[in-house]
Amino acid sequence: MSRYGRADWAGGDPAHTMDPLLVYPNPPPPELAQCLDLDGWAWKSVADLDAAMSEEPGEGWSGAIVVADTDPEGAFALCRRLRKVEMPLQPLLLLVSGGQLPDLELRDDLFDDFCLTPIKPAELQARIEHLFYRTGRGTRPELVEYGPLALNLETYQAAVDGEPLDLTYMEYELLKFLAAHPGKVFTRETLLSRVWGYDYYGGARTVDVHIRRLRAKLGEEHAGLIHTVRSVGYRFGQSRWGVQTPEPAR
Amino acid sequence: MSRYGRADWAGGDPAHTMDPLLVYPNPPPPELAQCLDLDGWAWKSVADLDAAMSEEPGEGWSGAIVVADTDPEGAFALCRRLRKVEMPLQPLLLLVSGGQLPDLELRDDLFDDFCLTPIKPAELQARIEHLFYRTGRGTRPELVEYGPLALNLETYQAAVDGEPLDLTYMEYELLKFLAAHPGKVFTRETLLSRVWGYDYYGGARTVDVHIRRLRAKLGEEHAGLIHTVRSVGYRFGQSRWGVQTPEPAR
DNA sequence: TCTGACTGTGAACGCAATGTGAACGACGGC
DNA sequence: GCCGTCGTTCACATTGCGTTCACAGTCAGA
Repeated sequence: MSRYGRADWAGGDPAHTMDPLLVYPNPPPPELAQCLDLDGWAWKSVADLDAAMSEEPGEGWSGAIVVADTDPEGAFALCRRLRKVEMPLQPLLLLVSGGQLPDLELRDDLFDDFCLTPIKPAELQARIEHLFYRTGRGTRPELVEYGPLALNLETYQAAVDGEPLDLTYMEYELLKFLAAHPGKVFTRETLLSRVWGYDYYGGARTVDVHIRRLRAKLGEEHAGLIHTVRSVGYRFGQSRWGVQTPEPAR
Repeated sequence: MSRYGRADWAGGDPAHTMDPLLVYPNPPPPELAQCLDLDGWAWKSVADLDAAMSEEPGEGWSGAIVVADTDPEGAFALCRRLRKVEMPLQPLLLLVSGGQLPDLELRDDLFDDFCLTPIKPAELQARIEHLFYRTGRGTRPELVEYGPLALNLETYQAAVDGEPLDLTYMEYELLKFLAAHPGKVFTRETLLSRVWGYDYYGGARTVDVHIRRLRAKLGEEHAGLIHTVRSVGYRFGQSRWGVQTPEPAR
């Protein structure tokens, strides 16, 4: 059985949600696991190529991290297989000890980048990040996600259930703010100051109108993502208490 | 006056007889110089961009190593200039201290690889070696393509649907930058600093005019490649979700 | 059930952001 | 010196959309 890194957690940093990274070996060194978790990467460790094939997620691995300093032979064998033409897994980051450097086949296309052990968390994160940028598998797009809703902060686009939403600037900003703080209730005044700007002076009803338009564009099915808290303000998503208000058929 | 590292020696590793590497600053840290010499790299250190231009060897620099931990500002400024469109120097290796990692613009195309200081000779050599391998074959895109659009970076030519486009310099640079980052939204200010130059000072409406001319030259059929994101800026190409919004007659 | 406070809704106004055409000035070639 | 090219700027037209308002609907408490 393989180990899972956290892919998401309630209220957590939503920017890192993506397909998991393949990690070898299984289990990986604790420092590596901890490091990946801290940075919010989704990952899944495998023991060998078969496991890598059988447990491959639907969208494919988003990359691989192979630790080579404990079991060099197994690691390099895996790299070669992963890089086989029929399955050119990218990007691939190799973790090696300094003593292994002379033996590395640098001129072979076995990996995209390497990182020396012992791991320095900041370096590892930087290498993964830069690797994703370079290999063009998109820099891991900065997303705000909640359930069926996804906001791409780089392209200024939004989608529910994969269907793109055509939002205006203020609608996008408002939804982004709400979705980034799911479960929390905001008064109209707070929203005005946080979304419109601290120096904004205008009627509080403006918020209502934007909420209404958001609900309309989210569609009947998902309009309920935005709750009205009477006499207080608005809340996005479920309450923090997770109280399953049994869907008060509204 | 710049310093020269050894360029070659009788019977040396043939892989190393090549145009020199550009090294910054001048003089470089002794460890770096020693390291490069020991590995037999030809190199030449320069004090600034002017020196880099004027002392550029006939065949051009074969790569660059920029030390950023002593004079970060100068180093990054040099990187930006070296990477400037008219002179995309590759490969570029950045030497940084661990403390600088958080500030690195990893998602920027400022460098190809980085190496932490203090230098470990074996690691440095491995990185240079691997870098040359990587950039030497394939990875280097001399073409920027997106859908029907193709930009030839070497001949400064552009084409849509095979039909050549007659673009001016700024139009070409702007289109190239946008097409190199498809889907991403850029503000006018960002475009001015990234395309026109970090030190450019001028009206933001200049961008609008160039966008308009680009759209005109792309032709009615492909003008839609450049999207206006109101209150934000411009975006080239479809979103990351690639959702084919079939031009929602707006 | 009545009442007042609060919120949803549709439409209209007006400004700001963008598109558009044209002119200016710098620069280089002939 | 003349002319063409090109980057920049300006004035004006146009459109998008943020804001506001009036009114209708809804909820809570007496």
